[in-house]
Amino acid sequence: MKRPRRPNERKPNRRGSIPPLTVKRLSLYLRYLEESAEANQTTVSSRQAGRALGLTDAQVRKDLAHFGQFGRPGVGYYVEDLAREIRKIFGTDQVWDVALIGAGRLGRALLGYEGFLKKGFRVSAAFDSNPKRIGREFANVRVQPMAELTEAVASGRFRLAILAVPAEAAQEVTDELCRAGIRGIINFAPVRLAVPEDVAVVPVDLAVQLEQLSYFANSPTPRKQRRQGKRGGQS
Amino acid sequence: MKRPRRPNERKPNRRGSIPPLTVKRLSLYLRYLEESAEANQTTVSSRQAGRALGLTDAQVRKDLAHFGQFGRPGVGYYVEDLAREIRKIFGTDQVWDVALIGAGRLGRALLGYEGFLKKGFRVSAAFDSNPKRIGREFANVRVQPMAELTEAVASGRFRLAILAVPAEAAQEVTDELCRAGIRGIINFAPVRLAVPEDVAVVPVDLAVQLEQLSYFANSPTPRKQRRQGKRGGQS
DNA sequence: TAATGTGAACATTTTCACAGCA
DNA sequence: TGCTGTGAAAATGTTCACATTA
Repeated sequence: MKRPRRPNERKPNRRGSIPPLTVKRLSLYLRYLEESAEANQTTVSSRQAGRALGLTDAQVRKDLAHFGQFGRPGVGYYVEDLAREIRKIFGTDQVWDVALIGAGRLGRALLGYEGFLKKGFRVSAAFDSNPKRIGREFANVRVQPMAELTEAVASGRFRLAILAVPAEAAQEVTDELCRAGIRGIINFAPVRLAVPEDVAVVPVDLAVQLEQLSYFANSPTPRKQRRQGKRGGQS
Repeated sequence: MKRPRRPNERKPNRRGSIPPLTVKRLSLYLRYLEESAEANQTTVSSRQAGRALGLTDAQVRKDLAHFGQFGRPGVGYYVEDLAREIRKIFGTDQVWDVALIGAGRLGRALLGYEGFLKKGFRVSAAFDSNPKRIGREFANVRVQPMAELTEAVASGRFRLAILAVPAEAAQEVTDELCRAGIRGIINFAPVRLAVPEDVAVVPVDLAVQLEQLSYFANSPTPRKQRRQGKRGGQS
């Protein structure tokens, strides 16, 4: 028996019901705030932020309002304060250790990426099944055998993992990670991973990104027209 | 004077107005079809595809219906035919040359990624400003000086580019690419690129992906409840 | 019977527009 | 005056349910 529901009735805004698209933009806001801080700005308005990111000012305000009242009428948002708040929301106000699985070319490139540490992520362990890679060291991290993966994750040191293994191995490794208690996985393998409800997966399929690009680059400029529009859209 | 519009009146579905989210899923459909073909399936139903990808059958049908009537009632979709159609939509029914800008660790990893060629993209030229890298060869591609970039792109051989340079250099290189007539850019630099209307940009900020993951891994399982739900959500 | 394609209902997301604060 | 926070409207996206076809 279905409960009838009036057209626009809304559920009470339970904590945890943040719109997914808002969460995505939150990363952009943080990046913009970090740039602004670097430029010694102390406040930014929703309009400034929106302009820089290709969004409307209303959208910026509404997104931020989901998490609290951070702004001051007539002034804007205090750059440092808001950045701190957003980091707290992401849980990146502290540094997290991340495990890398798969030390192939892509994995090794990620190991050396300084951008992660600036954002609060330290890729501090690497695992691989290939004997030729085990024991070697990249960016000061020694590659360990897969056999040691379970214990490392189960110890609680790693809540997040970067999966950069071949497609064929991805699900198997994932099962292992989940059994060991991982909380989230960035998946570079071109496969949809099956995981339990309480494990988050963010897929990054590079070939898919190229396909998207090809589509938009081919279609005859169907991107949204804007008054005075000078810039192309950005997915 | 504003023309009044009734609440749910919809604009006629002009050609070119494909919902962006549909385009994103199209990549997933194609990947699923390729797997199905490999498993020697000749047809798939919207329900099978949906189940494998975490979507409803209705959504699969509606997405595909935007592009034509590919299915057969009582049968489903012919795997090979539909795959061919989708490739045509993406423009990947032929192989495109892609230029890589920035032959650092990440760039070199992408140079050697075989997944691209399977999808119809050949990363066949690389450019870098670092004299130590110029002239060296990775995955059979010789790194050229930046000075040669403009001519290579202007020749028309490259419509798409992968940008894997440091954030500071990204906009400058982008301007160069746009002047030379590039049509699309995958941007790995953590910066929003300003581009003319007719150039597409797909941003891939790896630190942002980790932030997203951190958010979802921290929040207390706010992912959508499903009857019999066994699998976690997947962004 | 098994499946598509599709209007209409439902749901989410974005934009508008304005009250109210500094 | 300049800007936020926010209801309400508009736009976009998803699911339902069913006529229709093989």
